[in-house]
Amino acid sequence: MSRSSKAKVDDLPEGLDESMPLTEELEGFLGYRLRRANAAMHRHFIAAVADLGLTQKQAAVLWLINSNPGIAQVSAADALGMDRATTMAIVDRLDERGLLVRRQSSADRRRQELYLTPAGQKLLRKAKARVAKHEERFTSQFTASELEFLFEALRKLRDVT
Amino acid sequence: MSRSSKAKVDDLPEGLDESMPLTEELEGFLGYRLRRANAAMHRHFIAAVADLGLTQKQAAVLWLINSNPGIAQVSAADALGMDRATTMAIVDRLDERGLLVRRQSSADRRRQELYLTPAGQKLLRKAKARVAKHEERFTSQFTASELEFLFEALRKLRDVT
DNA sequence: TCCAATTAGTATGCAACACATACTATTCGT
DNA sequence: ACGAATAGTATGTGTTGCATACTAATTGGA
Repeated sequence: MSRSSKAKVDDLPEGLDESMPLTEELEGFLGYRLRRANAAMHRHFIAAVADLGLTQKQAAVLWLINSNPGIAQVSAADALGMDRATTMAIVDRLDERGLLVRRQSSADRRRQELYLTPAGQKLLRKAKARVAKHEERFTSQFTASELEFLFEALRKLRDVT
Repeated sequence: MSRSSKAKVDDLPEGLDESMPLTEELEGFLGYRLRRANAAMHRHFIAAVADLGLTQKQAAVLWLINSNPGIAQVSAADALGMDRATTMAIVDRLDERGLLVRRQSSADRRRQELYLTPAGQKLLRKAKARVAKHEERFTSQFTASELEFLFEALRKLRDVT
């Protein structure tokens, strides 16, 4: 017996059922579950691309520019659901690292067209391999039809007004 | 006609199908959809409790302490999937606002037992009403069985190793 | 055609989190 | 009894989100 004099096992002072999870109430909330699931996947993502030094957002921006070369910052912001200021910060960082370039649009001189540099394309190619494995790890928890429902459910949640 | 000389409608320089969403590739990723859904629900949560000045995490900590009076910081951190340093910052903030108190545990003097103050209990009571409406807005998108599957799916994602 | 409203980018500042590291006090395990 | 582990704390860095404000450019309507 290692405990000195008390039989208490944890830090619940009085008569609480310690077999009951501490978060029992919170588990009943969709928002809580969504946050925990997202946090887990986010952590795993960061770990998966740790050697590339990319965050989810940064990777998403590279991905978006690669699919839409010349996209303007504001279009990227809208597409990814971010505001202009946040997008600026992310694009600045990627710009400093030489992963993309800004080029003033000739059609609308307010706009900066975004393009990946060769370095950016190379990094993205590496990221794609890591992300594929990362995704597989999570999507493999489900059948194809379950996944289809899950995707649609998440889209619905995003679009709630 | 307001456009000067070009027929271009957006910022896609050459022959891209503009009916195709810019994020088409990204939409194929579970992590991306999860992040967007979580961001939407997070924003809605913040708006729902804006007058109470609470974040999701802060509300979760209050909730957890209310359900488990005397819980130690480290237990709260574990339960909510946060590290000690982050938990410290959150508890500090709630402490400064007079919503909770720390009390040194007599059983283990390393531990600080956390308790809600009357002010904390009152605030939490208000928050509960707001959160109930907030949750309803999102859960009402689904049937009971769909919701059951969704909850379980999110739990699976959280527990992926 | 001219002017007000809007838009894109930028700059600055603040708050919240996550995480790393390091240190002290305390308790645990052998 | 003593080394290992634990809880709390302090400090610092990086990322993100958002508000505000400003400039330059474009648009739309009178």
